[in-house]
Amino acid sequence: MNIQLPAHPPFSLPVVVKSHGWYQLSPFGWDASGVLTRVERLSTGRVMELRLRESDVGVSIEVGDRLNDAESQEVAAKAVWMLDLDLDLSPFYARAWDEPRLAYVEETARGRILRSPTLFEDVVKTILTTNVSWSGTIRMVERLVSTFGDPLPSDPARHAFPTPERLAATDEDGLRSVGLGYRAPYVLELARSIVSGDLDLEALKSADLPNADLRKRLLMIKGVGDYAAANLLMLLGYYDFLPVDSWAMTMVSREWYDGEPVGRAEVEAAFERWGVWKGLAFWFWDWQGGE
DNA sequence: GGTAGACCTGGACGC
DNA sequence: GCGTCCAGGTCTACC
Repeated sequence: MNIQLPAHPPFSLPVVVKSHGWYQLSPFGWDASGVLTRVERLSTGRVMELRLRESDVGVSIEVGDRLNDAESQEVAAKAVWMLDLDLDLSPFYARAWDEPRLAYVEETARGRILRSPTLFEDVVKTILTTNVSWSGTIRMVERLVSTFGDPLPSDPARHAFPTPERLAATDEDGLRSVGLGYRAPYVLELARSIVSGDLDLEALKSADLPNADLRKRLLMIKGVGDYAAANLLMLLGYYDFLPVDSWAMTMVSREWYDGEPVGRAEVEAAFERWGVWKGLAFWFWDWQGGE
């Protein structure tokens, strides 16, 4: 069956998908024909493959199985969240027109950032990006998903992202065995705090909190520091904190400091004038000789 | 509040 | 083949 969803224009599925590296992490998949795939576990426990394509008005979701109304609504809600289909970036675009490095963003539909259906998945994946090369992140996520995720019935080699319940039921050694290293206790504690009810992570997606308070809540999660919190705030749609990592410092160094080493302060200063759009300006900056 | 050292792991690099 | 360094940081102890 197919589910059709509108998107606030301008919209481009490939642009959202490639907004950062998340599409390379299991259980996402992306093929050259322009289809974003994902093995997804619904709240009913059913596991299915979603195939998302760009359509005339937004996105078309192909699901191999028949879904009841509640399941269809769940799939639609997850897709809207993942692709931020309702997002109106016209205030950001209006400011970007005056900046040569960002003038391209509206015509190319830049601005949306691909996110996972749950904040739990995005927090785990963000923790797994820290202090490791990107290839290491890909490997850790793949092993975590294939070991603890529910299998897709039609292709048991593929799996959904593991639930907090499944990860909470394992132990530190189990998580270390899939290569998480010292991050294992962080992921375990996160999963267990969600299952115990001590942390309602998904509520933060719609929490009416000042940005600074939301950041404090994220920083309370073990394994989430300044970089990870800023990255998660970006995914949640708050752009006034910069995810300053070694890559950011390298790019700012090349752009404004002639390759001389710079720190967090210089990265912050470079984008300070963008105010609440700081994060998006940084994220979509057309870096000189960039990646 | 600022800083040094430890932390899993695996690829890159020099020898 | 082996040792060292470091990668899209964070935590803890200490000052």
